[in-house]
Amino acid sequence: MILHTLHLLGGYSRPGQLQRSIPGLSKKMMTQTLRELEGKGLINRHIHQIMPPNVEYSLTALGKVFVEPIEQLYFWGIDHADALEALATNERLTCTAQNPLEVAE
Amino acid sequence: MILHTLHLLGGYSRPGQLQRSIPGLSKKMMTQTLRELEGKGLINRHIHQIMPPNVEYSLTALGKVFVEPIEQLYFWGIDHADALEALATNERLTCTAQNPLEVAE
DNA sequence: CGGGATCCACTATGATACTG
DNA sequence: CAGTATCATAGTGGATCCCG
Repeated sequence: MILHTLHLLGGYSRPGQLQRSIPGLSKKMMTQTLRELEGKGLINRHIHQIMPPNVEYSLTALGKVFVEPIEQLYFWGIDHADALEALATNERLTCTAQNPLEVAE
Repeated sequence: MILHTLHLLGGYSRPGQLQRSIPGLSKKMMTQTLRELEGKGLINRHIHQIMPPNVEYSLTALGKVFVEPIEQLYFWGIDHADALEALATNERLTCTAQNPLEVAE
């Protein structure tokens, strides 16, 4: 979801905007995931200023490769919203957070 | 992975074969997942005999819809094996079980 | 063989408070 | 604002034993 959102926002974003774009995402999980993605080489972390903190995350070349199939999945979800609703019965497979098929802001 | 394997096996399979086809999968997780998929209407459960137990799971029409994007993901993984290996550093995002890109048997 | 039940160690994650 | 640290707790999944 973070990769997808980052991609939707043009390939880069600040943490605040990122978190506001994914409603159910807690600060802890976001930071943790950003660290993982950074560790994997999927995103870059740019520090512009220290005070006030001004950080920007951006997709790396490798990150853009991984965004491709994710975008296809999101597109598929849009095209098959009916199939997704057909699973509403059992909650265990569905995502509790709102899927950011469309990202605010 | 179960949907993918079920699809690779022709759309139906018995539990034993299914579990043997996905090495890291425990009996508990397999049964649990099969129950969820059945509850969602993605697979059917057919009991042929009680003694000895002879059960067969098969993809439903809805299940076949969900197999599509999964297959695309697997194909993507095959085409981009190099990108996947590039993440080997950090383990937290990688799957512990062996990915059944190719299913035995 | 298929699968249910139980126990238990481990993990994940939200909440909260704190730092610079 | 960006990020860390700590805690409490719910969830996860393997191991094991059992049944028909």
